[in-house]
Amino acid sequence: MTPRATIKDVATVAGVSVATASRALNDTGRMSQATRDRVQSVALELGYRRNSMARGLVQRRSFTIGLLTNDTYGRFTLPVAAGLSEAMVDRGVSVFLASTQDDPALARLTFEAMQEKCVDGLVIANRRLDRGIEIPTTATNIPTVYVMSACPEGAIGFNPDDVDGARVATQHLIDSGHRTIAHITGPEAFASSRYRVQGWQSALAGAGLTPWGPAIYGTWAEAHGFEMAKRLMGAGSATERPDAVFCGNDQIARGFIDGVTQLGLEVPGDVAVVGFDNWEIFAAATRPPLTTIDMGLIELGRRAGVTLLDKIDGKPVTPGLRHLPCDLVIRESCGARRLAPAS
Amino acid sequence: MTPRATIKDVATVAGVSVATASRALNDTGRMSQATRDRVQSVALELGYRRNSMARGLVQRRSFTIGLLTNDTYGRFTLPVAAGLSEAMVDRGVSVFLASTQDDPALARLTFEAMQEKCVDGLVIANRRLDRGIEIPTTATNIPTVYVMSACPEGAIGFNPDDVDGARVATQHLIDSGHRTIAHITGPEAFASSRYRVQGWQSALAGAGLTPWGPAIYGTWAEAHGFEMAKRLMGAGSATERPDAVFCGNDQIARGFIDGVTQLGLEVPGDVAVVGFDNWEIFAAATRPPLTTIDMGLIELGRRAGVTLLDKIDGKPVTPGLRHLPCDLVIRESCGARRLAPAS
DNA sequence: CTGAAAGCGCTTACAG
DNA sequence: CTGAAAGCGCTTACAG
Repeated sequence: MTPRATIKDVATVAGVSVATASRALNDTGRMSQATRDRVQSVALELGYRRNSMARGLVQRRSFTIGLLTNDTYGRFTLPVAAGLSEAMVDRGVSVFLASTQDDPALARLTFEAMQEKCVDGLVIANRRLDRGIEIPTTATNIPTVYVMSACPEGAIGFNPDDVDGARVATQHLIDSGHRTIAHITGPEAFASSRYRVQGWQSALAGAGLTPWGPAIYGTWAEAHGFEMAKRLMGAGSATERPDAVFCGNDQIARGFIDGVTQLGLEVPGDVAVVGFDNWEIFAAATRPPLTTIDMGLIELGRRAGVTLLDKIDGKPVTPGLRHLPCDLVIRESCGARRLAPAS
Repeated sequence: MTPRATIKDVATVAGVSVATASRALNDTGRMSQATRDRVQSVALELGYRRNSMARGLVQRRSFTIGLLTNDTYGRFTLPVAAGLSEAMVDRGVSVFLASTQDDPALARLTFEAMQEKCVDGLVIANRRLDRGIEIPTTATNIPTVYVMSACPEGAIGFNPDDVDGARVATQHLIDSGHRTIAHITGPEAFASSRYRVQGWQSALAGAGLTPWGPAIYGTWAEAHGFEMAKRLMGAGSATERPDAVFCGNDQIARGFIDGVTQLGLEVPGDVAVVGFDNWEIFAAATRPPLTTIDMGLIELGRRAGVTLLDKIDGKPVTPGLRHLPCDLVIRESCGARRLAPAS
């Protein structure tokens, strides 16, 4: 229960002033290497750990940032948080996790807490590109970046490039030889639904193909995909059915594949499927495993963090929304095989 | 870009000393209500926000805690973090999210960062009851509680009561009229697998029933359940097959149900299924929706937080591991219907 | 190359 | 009821 060593203790034991101890510990100032080494070894010996509250007070920097989010499931926030933390940890910056749970009152409370904690910056992570988090961020000038969120005028934001991701997904189906490609997705009210529809349409247009009917909006749930499998694949002759489906997320794709299987048809033989999200737990478990689009959320978090730090350090950062590229992850649901069978 | 107001600004404007301002703002000390009101309204007007670094420095309390975790998927940590945050936010305590990613070097780095930040306490959340996080927590005396983790001698821990949860699950199957109940679960190396096997056995023993074969260990994945469906249900006559299966997690249950469906059999008609985890995204999406066990992770997080705060405040806390009860969540996979059909 | 001193923004005995 | 002063543990001009 001995109180932890302070810089004063280190200075005393090392036989130097606190000023010198501070400089030795921070590798600043000029002094004999011998002195520096002595101070550092004393610090180690004493188990000295700098008090970042004291340091922060004088440097006007807390070396903390806040991650404000209202993503309850964590499907999106978790990878973002992982990338963010990773980018922060070796820069000595710690991350406050602040969940706002879609509750404006809680958001305000949380935001005030972040102000008291003197966070150097804020990452606002959402799960909808067309929604923000209700905080009175205006009243202050805490550097802020937005991730997977609506991005106010003049602010800095990082979103996945949904349009391009959808285009890549659809192009992959086209390249695999499919020609009648349907699209089943989430609610039309979601910006990401609409962006993905755009990408689907543009890939088809680029290949001179006609969409297989209009985009089929619904919910983001398995049940939607399952029902649509019955509707699209359960009636009509093979030529009337789509030969491929691009699904707006992996859950819909999962439901669709299950529905198709239940009809006695095969994926990708009778219909190819590409999903969106690369939610491993779904994508790897479908039968067959799902080819899908990865939004690069970890990278999104990392980039957001690095950019926030730049902004905090006063480096010039161009405002605006960045769209980071999505990646195609090929598994087995659209007929692409990594190994050609021996002939 | 005006710097934020300090307590000195508030004091000056209100025409009092900083000491009085501090007392007015903290609702401590004795003073005329008029003075207190005046100070507080000035603070509001100036948008004053207390600097918790300065406060922490003198009070030797940072009003922060650290959540150390190595649960990458976040399946377990997220609800725990949600419960924890919720319990902390209105006590003015903020939570650092610190992911250690199963990397001892990173864990050490993170732990040191938490020390520099002067966290008042630590929650160590894991995803295996039989594993800890490698940190040299010994060297310090930061109050610590463990969640879903191995709990060192003399420490405080909160785990779900796996044995009882499994017993409740099995008992529910028994109560629903099933007699030959198999158990498919994860790797034997996991403590939670073994606990759940215990619960399954004890419920059966209590009802004078014999287990349908030994527990079937495997992986925590859908594929394991899927394969076992083929093996258990795909051969033999109806009387040789189990009439119910308790699965060690929802993914296994999902795979099992899909396998059963694919055999042309029905759940719960031909075989009833109960899962474990209540991972909504799986449990609600199985066909039929899955009856399962909820580990009460949110409550686990809340309890851990409250207890940690007690410990930080110096209140007496009995060391040891607490097992919090699990809840049965009834859906449709074991034949229990909420409404009796009209006769 | 090194140290004495001021100061970051608070809280809290201590005095009156 | 209120204030002057010390001090929390650091960093950083300023001087030497």
